[in-house]
Amino acid sequence: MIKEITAKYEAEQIEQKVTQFWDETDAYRRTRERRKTGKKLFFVDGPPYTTGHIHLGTAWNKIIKDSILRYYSMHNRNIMERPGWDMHGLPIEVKVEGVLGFKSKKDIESFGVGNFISKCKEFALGQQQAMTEQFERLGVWLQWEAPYMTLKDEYIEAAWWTLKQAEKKDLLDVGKRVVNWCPRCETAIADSEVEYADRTDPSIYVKFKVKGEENTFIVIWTTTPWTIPSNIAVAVHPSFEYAKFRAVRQDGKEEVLIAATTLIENVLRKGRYTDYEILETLLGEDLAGLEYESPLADLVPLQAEFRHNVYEAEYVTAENTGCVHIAPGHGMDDFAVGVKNKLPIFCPVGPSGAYTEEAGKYAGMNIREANAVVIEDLLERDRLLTEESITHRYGHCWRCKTPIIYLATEQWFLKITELKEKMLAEIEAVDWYPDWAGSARFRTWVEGARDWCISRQRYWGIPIPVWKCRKCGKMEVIGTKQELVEKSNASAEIELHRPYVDEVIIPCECGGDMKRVEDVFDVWFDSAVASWATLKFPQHEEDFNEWWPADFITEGHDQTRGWFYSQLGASMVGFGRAPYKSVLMHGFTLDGTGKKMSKSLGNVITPQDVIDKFGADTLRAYVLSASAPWEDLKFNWEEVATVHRSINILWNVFRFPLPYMALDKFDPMKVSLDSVRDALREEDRWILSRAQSMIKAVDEAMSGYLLHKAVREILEFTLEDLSRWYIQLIRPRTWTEAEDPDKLAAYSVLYEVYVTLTRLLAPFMPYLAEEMYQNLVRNVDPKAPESIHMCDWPEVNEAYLDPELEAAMTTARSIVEAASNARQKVGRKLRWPVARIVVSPETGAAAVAVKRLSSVLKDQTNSKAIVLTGVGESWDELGLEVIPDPGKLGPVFKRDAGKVSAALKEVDGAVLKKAFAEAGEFELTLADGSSVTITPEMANFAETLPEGVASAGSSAGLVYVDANLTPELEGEGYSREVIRRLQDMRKELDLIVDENIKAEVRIEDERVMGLVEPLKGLIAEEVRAASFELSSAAEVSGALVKAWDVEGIAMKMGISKA
RNA sequence: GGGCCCGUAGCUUAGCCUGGUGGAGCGCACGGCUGAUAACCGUGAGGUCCUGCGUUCGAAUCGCAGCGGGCCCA
Repeated sequence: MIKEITAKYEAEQIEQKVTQFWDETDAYRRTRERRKTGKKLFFVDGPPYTTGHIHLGTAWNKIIKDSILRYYSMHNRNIMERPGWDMHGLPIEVKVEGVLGFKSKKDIESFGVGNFISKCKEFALGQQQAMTEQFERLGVWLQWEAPYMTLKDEYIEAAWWTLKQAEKKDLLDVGKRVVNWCPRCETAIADSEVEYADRTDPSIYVKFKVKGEENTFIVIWTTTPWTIPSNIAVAVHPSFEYAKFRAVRQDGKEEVLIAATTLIENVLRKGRYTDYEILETLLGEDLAGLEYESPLADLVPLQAEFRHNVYEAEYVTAENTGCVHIAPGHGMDDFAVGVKNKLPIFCPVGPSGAYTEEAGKYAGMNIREANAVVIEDLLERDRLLTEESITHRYGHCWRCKTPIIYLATEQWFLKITELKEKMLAEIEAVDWYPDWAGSARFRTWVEGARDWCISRQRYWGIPIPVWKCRKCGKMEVIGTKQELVEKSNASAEIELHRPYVDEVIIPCECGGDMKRVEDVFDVWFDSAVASWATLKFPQHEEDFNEWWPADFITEGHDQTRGWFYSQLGASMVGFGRAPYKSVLMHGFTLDGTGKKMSKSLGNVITPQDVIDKFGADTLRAYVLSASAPWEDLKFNWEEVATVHRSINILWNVFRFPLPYMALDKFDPMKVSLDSVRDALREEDRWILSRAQSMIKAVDEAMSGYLLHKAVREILEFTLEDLSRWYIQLIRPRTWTEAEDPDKLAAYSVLYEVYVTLTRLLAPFMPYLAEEMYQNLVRNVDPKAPESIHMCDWPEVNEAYLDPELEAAMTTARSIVEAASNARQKVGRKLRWPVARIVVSPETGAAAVAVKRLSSVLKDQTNSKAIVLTGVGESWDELGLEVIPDPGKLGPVFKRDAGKVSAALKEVDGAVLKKAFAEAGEFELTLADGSSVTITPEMANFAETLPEGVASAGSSAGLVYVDANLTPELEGEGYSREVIRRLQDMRKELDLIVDENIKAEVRIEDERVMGLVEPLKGLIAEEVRAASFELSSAAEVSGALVKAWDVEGIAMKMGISKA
């Protein structure tokens, strides 16, 4: 049986109870099990990094995933999903280093790599546990007991296998390249790991002396003085115009400078030159080849040996001097120029950012400290044109925030540039939500992509499976653990992490020993292989063949350069196609002012904060409905509270009929919608139709992953259609006591609608939906699926759809609102009935709607009659007021105009209008008996309302409320006042709904007493008074006695239990 | 500096694709209801639709430029 619920909406309690229910019934696993024969759906969870706690953004991410998967599951999709954990890499190393108080790699080496690795592992596993609990609390159903974890052997093998494919397809490259380098972490980092932030650096202009020309200098600009000792060349744009000009210094000396013509002024200003004269202009391409001397040749011995020349480069921009300092060992573009022109890749800087022996004077010095020294040295040699500082965006290591440097080092690369065209074609084949996420944003990113540096000089990561012979240099890529064991001395139980794999020796054909190269993979490569690693490929090919590629993934827009990209890259290498078929890109959670949430700003709100206050369903409904998925979400507590209030109303809507249903032992298994068909009212058919329309709207929204529209639709239906309207309409029906078909029809309809609503709620507010379902369905039908999440999504029942009725009801609601508005104007409360409501319909449809729903209208407006005028006609009881136009009367009647105007006002508007229409004029008799002729332009008309009538506009047309009282109406009004107060007193005594009372009422006013007397029986019935005494004089007694002032009439009432 | 997205009432937003007098919720003020009741409902005030220019008979909507915010990149 359906149970009455007394509690108000207590999310905490409900969610706890439901969680326990899910646990006890193994609901998650059995729900998945139930769909095993359905159409397959492969979802890949973007693995959160196992550091710290989940934040609002991660919560939103998982909530989106969960809602969509629950929705699909209810559509009988057989879903493969494993949550993922990203557990390797620098972030964890940095955390662990912090815990252990380490400052550099040396500390790690002396602690022991094996010890360090186990600390990292321990840390990652601990975080995973904590985060899993937090995700589960959100109501997220994923395979928590069997997640994919990047630190597992099966996962590592997926990465190894992929690298082996790269080698086979000649997409793997090793060599010296300039990479982003973190001098603290002493490792290369990927482009995607570089974080840009403002930083102040020196900004210097340096003069390079032209060889063989006296007192002549090329002027270059740089923000990295420390790279001057590594300068090898100068680049100019081939088609820019450059000038040789004589410049006069402040000290009166002159020198000849070379810079882009358009930038001469800039150079002169920077160098505080007082005068200049252009000697010669020439194009960049003509400048190429010019030889110059290193300004620090005396300090860096190798610099004296290098030749320094000017080269052409298209990327040079017309800024600063137009001549660009080239250090091929310290810049991406510089490196390219170096390779193109076969220049030495001179890189006298070591991993920690200290100069090597090659740097001569600077050897051992840290490059940041060297800046000042270099500047000093340049100044001493008179090669410094100016020195300033500049604040610019500069790359930092994303984890330790150290400014990065560029170093030419030996690294491993995936040749993404060779795959680019195919990747762009694959992007087209993927469905992107929204469309521009793929067609614009991701496309742009891939178009600019460079080869992917996948090697890191670190410890905690997937070891790069390349073994290199120490004798002959031969290299071999290992694809699986088994292959490694077969080819080497390794035992079958070998741990695939460092330092253990480092000890494995593979005998080389040449007789030498092959040792592993020491690098580990970029962590982005870990998650890149997730779509097949999660299927345990390559160990198990079966699942892979059945499920891959992913049907759907969804992540935040920061993952454009991250996981969307890394997955695509790795999959192109492994399989030559995209690993996903559709992608939903979602936004970021920001604080209330639109700023990023960050610890340093102190504006972080955690999911737990929200859950503690309002529960998980509210959090879910809020993040899902607040904005479109792809838009950023400005977190706003007030809005969360508003959503919570909506859910509370939903709860009250759900709760409302339960006591009556329970009392009447209503059994939906016996009373079907079919069986009450004949008793259905228009409003019943209306809400059934609305429910179908809602299913349609939600389905349509979900087909484009417009989760916000779906949730808003459901909440709007609940608030507008159910709470504010249908429930109001059926309330009197639920109070009837007999086995009334009218009541049963209302129950049955409400039940049907609630069951539908519960299913629609399930994907989005899974706890609440479950709680409702257990009471509504499971309590009456033991054969029903055990959990709401095992149910099928409701199908639209076309037979219930009635768009005309829906439109008519909208019209009716508008009329009720207008009537309420008019009542307010005329000062008549709703409790007091009115004689009639007059509607002047603007359209035939409006008239039809009024007729069809007149009982609803009578009911809701508390009126005795609904009167319709003809379509487009005004109400014939309206008066017509004459408004004389003084501007027209004045010139004609001069000094009599005032009198004429006064007399005209008194004329019956209808008479005047008729005269104008028939005769074109009107003979007006003035007070003195004389008469004048009035023509139509002299008067305007205004409709006037009859006494006691007020009007208001509605979508149907004007609505008039005739609030004139008759004794019957007044009697009913007072009676209702009495009823309302007696009910209030019942409440105060805390009586049960169906408990009988004794009531006594004294109304001293004889007139009112006379009005109320005939309705004595009605009052007694309404308040369940077994005995009811109404008098004008008798003393009032009872358990509770109160004196009331009812509209100025004194009344005294007393009640007690019968 | 570049790409993409966003900018509508005090706050959160709908409308924008497909141009035709800008809708809602919260909050505020006033009122109603009182067998959902520490709940619910109505009415009202409140808008340079970020700014400017353009296209058009007509622009929140289309185009261009700028400003502000977000993400990403250089």
